[in-house]
Amino acid sequence: MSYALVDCNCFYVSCERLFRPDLEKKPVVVFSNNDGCIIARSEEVKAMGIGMAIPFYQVREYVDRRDLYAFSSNYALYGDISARVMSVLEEMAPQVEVYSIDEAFLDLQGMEAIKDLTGYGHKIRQRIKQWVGIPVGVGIGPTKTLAKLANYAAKRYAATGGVVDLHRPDWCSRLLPQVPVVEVWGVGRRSAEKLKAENIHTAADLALSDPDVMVRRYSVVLARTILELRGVRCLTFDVEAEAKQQVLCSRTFSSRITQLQLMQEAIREYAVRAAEKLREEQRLTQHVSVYIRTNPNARFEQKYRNAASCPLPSPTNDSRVIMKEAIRLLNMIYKPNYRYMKAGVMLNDLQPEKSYQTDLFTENLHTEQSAQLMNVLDKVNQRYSGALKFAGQGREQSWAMQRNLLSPSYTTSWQAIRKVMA
DNA sequence: TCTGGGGTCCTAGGACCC
DNA sequence: TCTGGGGTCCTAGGACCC
Repeated sequence: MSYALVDCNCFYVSCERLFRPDLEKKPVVVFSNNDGCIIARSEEVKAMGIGMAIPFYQVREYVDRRDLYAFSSNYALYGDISARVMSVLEEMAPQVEVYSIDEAFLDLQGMEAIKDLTGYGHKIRQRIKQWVGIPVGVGIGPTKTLAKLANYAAKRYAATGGVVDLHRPDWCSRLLPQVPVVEVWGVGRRSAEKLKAENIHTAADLALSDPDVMVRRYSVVLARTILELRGVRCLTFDVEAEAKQQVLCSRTFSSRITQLQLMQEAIREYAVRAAEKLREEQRLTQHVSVYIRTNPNARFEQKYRNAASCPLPSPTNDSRVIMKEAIRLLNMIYKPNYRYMKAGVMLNDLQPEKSYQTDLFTENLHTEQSAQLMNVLDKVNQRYSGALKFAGQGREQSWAMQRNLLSPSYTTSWQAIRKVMA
């Protein structure tokens, strides 16, 4: 049995380059919302020694001098390109698990006829490059964790040509001692530091450690990782996306908020957006949380963070109910005289819209009338991109995020498509 | 001056039940 | 002097992922 992990190389950068071929081989970065910090770097940028999550102001000079080409993140574009990559994969493998916007696991069961899995990997790379234009790396192994590790090697070592199959025993025994333990999937910075103190430095060291001991000292997650590194499958393969258990909408403001009224606007906006996502998922929530915070990094400012949450009497996905509850929660935790940086609305205790339990003794919030109204609202907003708003979401939205370096919506906006074709 | 957003899983501890 | 045992559910927080 085999898994392959296909991962797009610096995906957001590759998407921007699709429409700017002049930026091939040039240093390119993509920034987070509000152009806050770097979330994707081209190889050239990595070579310049510019790290991940570096804030914009630290590299502004480079951008101004044109030593660095910068873009705001354009999720509409990346989502569209991602779907194209995934559909190519679905034609090439029996089972595909879309793991994130830029990577997918393939279950190669039933493909035993293919003797040369490395060759198959190269075919995948070639086809995605040719049909979509995105470079990818392919890692193959008997477990997901090993496929991930193979993918790491495929990207790191140019001689592999972007494909590594860890079924070959010589590869496995050569690679694992060379991989720092923090690069293993499931081992984060915290655990890596702790492991180092125990003299576990590489993937090979970790694979040799005793899972029964480590489960007590760390967690079952780490114990599973150890077994996976040894070729024992512990993680499942899920073709169907699991239903979400939580929906969250949170944003950093473009400028600090110091007035309750503006904070209420923002919370209403996030509550409405969260409710929209909930309806896209065809689910209801029965638990609303709100959190607000100042800048935790500011050295000379008063810091404050707080959250409040409350169950709803019955499940709903009505924007009005969720918005009202969110504002009530906000008013409980808001304190004046702070410079707020970020806020969020979280919906928990989700259940399917189709088959939820009604309670005879409480008011039913998910009524036919509510469902119809929300349906109309969503249809209009899809057709006329957010034309309908609730009073109180704010018209100006001075706090709304900025994306000053945004590329045109090449694949979704007709004006941009015409420009490219001209 | 200045640092994203959206998730998952696991664990520990408290409340509560019989 | 002395106060059970076993269980579930909920929540907050940590760690990790992309």
